[in-house]
Amino acid sequence: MPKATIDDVADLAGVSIKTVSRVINREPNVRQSTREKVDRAITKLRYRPNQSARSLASHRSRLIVLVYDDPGEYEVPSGGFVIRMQQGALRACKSANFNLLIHPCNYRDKHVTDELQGLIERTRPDGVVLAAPLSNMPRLVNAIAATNTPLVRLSPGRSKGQEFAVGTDDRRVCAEMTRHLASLGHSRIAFITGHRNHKAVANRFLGYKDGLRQSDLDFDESLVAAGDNSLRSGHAAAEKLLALDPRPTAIFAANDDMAAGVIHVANRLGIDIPGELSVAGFDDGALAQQIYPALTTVRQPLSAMAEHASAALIDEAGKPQIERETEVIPATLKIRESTGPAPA
Amino acid sequence: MPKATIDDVADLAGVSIKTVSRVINREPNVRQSTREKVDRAITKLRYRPNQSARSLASHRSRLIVLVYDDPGEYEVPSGGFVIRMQQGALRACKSANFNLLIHPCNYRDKHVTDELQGLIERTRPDGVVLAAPLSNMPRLVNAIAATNTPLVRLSPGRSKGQEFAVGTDDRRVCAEMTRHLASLGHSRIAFITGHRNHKAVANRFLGYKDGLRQSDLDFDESLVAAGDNSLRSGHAAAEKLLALDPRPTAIFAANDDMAAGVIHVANRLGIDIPGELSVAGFDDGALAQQIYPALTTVRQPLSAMAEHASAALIDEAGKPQIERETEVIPATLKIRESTGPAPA
DNA sequence: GTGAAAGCGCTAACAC
DNA sequence: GTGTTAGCGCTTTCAC
Repeated sequence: MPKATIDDVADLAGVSIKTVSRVINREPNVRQSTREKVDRAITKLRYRPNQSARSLASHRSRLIVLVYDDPGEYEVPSGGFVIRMQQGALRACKSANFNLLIHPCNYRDKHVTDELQGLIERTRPDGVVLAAPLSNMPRLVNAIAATNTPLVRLSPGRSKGQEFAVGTDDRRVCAEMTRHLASLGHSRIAFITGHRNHKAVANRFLGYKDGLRQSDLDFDESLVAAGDNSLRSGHAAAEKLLALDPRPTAIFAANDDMAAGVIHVANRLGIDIPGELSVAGFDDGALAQQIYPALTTVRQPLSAMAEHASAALIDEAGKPQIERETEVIPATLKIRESTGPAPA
Repeated sequence: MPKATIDDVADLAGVSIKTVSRVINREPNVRQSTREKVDRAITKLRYRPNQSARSLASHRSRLIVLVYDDPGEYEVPSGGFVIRMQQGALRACKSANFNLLIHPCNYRDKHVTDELQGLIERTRPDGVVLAAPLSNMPRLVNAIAATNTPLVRLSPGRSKGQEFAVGTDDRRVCAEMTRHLASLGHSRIAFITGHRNHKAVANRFLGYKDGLRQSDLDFDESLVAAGDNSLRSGHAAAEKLLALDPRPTAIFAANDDMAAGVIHVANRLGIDIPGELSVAGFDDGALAQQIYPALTTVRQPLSAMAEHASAALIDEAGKPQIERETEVIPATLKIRESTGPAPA
């Protein structure tokens, strides 16, 4: 039995295909009894509108593309970050009967912009969600903008662009975490910075400095180590920081992967956590609860962010693009076992 | 400037649209000079074929759908598993200019089959990759089969169905890991079983028993604890096993998440790893290297599996479905720091 | 409130 | 080798 088409439904219901179209698109101006007749025919024939045909005729694809950084083969993909964005985007898509296309890409690659434009122009998605750190790369943002496809940026750091963006209050919450560590008696609180192209992550460093100031602690350059968000870079940073004399009694890393690196190194050096060293991260992905001791961290509302971003695109699909303010979804502290009072 | 269509290209190149179509589809029987003329026009106009139009006319969507289990909100999604499948599927898609739609779904939900069929019949993908444990649920397999869409199952455990499937040699490699532990002097080797609906995971338990036998060790029921692949269940299982007297000197968990749970509990109890207890897992996701000590585990070639599965679907797209044997991609041991000689 | 006709941008089948 | 003609299954426009 070949798949039923809109014509089959129209025939069975005894109406025109236009009326069937009205029913499946929930358009007004259909008599209730007609609607029911059509619905019965649809159910009976197990009819499902062909999305390609709809897209071709309506110029709306019911497709959202999620674009994020692909660190490439050389690095163990921790994935926690990506999975949570996907979850959020999928939640928004599901409830609106949209579908999600995922597209990791490597911004170091020369051809990314061509690749992205190709993808967009072939599939004509109703919207693109661009995740950090790609969201603060003008080259990519402009390439997508050039296709005239609605775009929402995730965690753009600063909101220069006029597109809608969704982020969290990295700076504020990092000040809060720093004050929390200070309130535990820590005065030598080190910080590991993150990915250099990632503006939102840079804001975390600013928040750390705010927190120090608010706690009447002096900022000490030697307590800062540079990382790049990878576990590996966390190792290196920890080795540097834990060799200091006197040692910091707390290390706040700009993400969880690097915090995990600190825990490794501390364990290897026989430094007790949290007895001798408190460790805090940022993200609260699965990792935070998988490692030992469970990581005190900042819960970044990634999935909510991606959901709002996608929902905005879905709502706007077809309509003229609405001007919106950048939306900020607050992050919160998750105090677990890796932090404690400063050693006496 | 409105988007260029095939007609624009044909006009500019001075050929018919059919010739342009031949060129973009890499069909034979086009003179080299004509091909070049068309290519120049395509480049000049930045023409990209509209996928909806192509799909509608050709009944091929250049879309692969990856379907996997969504543990739901209540559980921390570790995601390592999913990310690696996605990576593999994306690799296959990218090289063939296909796109990947992801579709996590909850098999406990009554409406999954309807939902899946709806998705498939609307989007008409060229193929579906169904991941374990969904791949060994007849309800789901049959629902997809009913849509007449080519299907490849991942790690189906047993290959009852006639569809193509890709898996790994769980049983063989688990015997190998068990022998490895035995060769380190362990005689009380415990095992934590996994997800009850996951046939491939059940094979791991069989492999464990094989390994014991091959090492002349007796199987001891009391050294087996039941888990469900979650970190949490690893905690519970470890608490049970580590309360035993005499204690096992090695614990082999059917996946990495549960192994991480064992490491937690051992740490909390002050049991040294690997000095007093060796711990091994299965998967080798990011987690294995993030936790301390780095986890000895089995490297499951998930991304290669998903890549082969997707590539098979892409190759077959349009062609009659080829009969194939289940493909087995071997797994390998990754010996790291969490295992060592049995204590004297 | 409903329907007829045109057409979205491509590929298939067949001609030449 | 290349072109012509008909659709693919819907939505749009406009008529009634």
